[in-house]
Amino acid sequence: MSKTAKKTAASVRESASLIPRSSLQEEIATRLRNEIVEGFWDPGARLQERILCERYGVSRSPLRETFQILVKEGLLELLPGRGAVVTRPTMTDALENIEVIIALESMSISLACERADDAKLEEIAALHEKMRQCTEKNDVENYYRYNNAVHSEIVRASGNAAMVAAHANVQQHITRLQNLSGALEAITTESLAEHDAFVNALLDRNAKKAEKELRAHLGATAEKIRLRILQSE
Amino acid sequence: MSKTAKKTAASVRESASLIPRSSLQEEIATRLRNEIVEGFWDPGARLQERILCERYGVSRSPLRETFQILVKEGLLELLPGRGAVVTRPTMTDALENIEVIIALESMSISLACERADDAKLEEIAALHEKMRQCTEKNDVENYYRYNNAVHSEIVRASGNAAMVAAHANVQQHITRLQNLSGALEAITTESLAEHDAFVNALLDRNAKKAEKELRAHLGATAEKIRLRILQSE
DNA sequence: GATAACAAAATTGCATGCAATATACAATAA
DNA sequence: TTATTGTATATTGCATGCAATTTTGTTATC
Repeated sequence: MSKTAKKTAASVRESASLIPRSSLQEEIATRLRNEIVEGFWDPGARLQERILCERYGVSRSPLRETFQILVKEGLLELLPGRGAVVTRPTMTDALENIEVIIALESMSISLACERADDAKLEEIAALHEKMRQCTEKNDVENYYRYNNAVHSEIVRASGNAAMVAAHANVQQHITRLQNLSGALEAITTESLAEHDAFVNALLDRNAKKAEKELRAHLGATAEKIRLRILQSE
Repeated sequence: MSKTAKKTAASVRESASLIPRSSLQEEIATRLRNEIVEGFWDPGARLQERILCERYGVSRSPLRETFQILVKEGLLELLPGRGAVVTRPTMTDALENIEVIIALESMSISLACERADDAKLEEIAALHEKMRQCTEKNDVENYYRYNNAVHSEIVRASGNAAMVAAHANVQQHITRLQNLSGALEAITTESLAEHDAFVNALLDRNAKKAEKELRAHLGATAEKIRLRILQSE
């Protein structure tokens, strides 16, 4: 009876992958990823296995496996014989990432105008509204949280999972640089107006205009980064 | 003296990361990745650790670490308690991937028109010419090789490393589907003409036209995939 | 005092061990 | 025969072991 239950449980998991017991690697990856993106581990910091093993209460095997995940995400670098080192994101990286974001999001907002259902568009509008309220409350932390949410939900609204995956990885780097070097995009009346413009065009399902306005907004962000790069030289 | 030599070697590697002794994981990843993309391992196939360890002459630790890399690339899936399974790419995946490719390549060709040097553009033109010659020789295998090369070199010509990385991962899935299910894009006079159009616009550094023609070409490919999906239902 | 050479300790990279789980197989009952 | 239960085998997931390399600390030399 008990063995039967086991077999049944296995086949249930087979068909309905609804209750995926998340692996140890994923758990560690999530924690370590957040800590790097939040800036807990400095760029260039060496991550010694023993220290992280104690920190997360795991052994070296699953830890080393998660290293590979974060290397692939560009958060870690593995130096032969010297282990894992936290990557140093540069403003040039940020500029490259923004260009990729322009490519992905402009395509996404166009697809979203055609495909997303009304509920999804209203969800985005609601996030946008919450973002605006943060400016009034001067709540910078949440402003950027909602700002990112608006952008990633637009990509989600494209209905394209591959697009979402590609975007998430790039956006993570932008978020990280914001945490490390301060906001890339100042909270200005212009940037808010730009946001208004593409969100409204999206609600109108005006693909051409939405794409144009989103490109304008992201282009402005890119330009700010270019200025920073020039200043720092 | 000998110890001094060692230290020197280490510091040389530090500064000049030019001669990176590729790790065991990378080596295995390259082999296994190629085998999956080439179709040696069937979609859905279970990759047992013992078998792969013997095949590649390595132990389980580095093998399991490479599993994480290929999971991140979308070539493998790790089922808890059951190990690594080769993913099953679908035509819907292909369609999603093509949409991401449209986003990345149209941005890239536009940037390439502005930034790439003449040598780079001529290199692309040369690849395009080689591709055309393959049609005359009816060399399908190399046709697709050069076709892919043209597309990825256009992305390289954007001068954006983040773009190259994002594109490579997506293009790999397309290549895999071509190997598994036969060509996604027939070799027709139209598709050749489309290629001609965006390559020539690129050589003219006409960003607007190059982007438009490339979108048209990729859009046609996407349309063919949509037809296949409809047919298979 | 700064630099170089050496030795000791720590750390990494890969291999292997062990318990828990999953698979395969044989025996039994319907 | 087919389905089911129980058992043996194989496999996975994580922990640990070991040699090679790197890092650290000390002493000797200029």
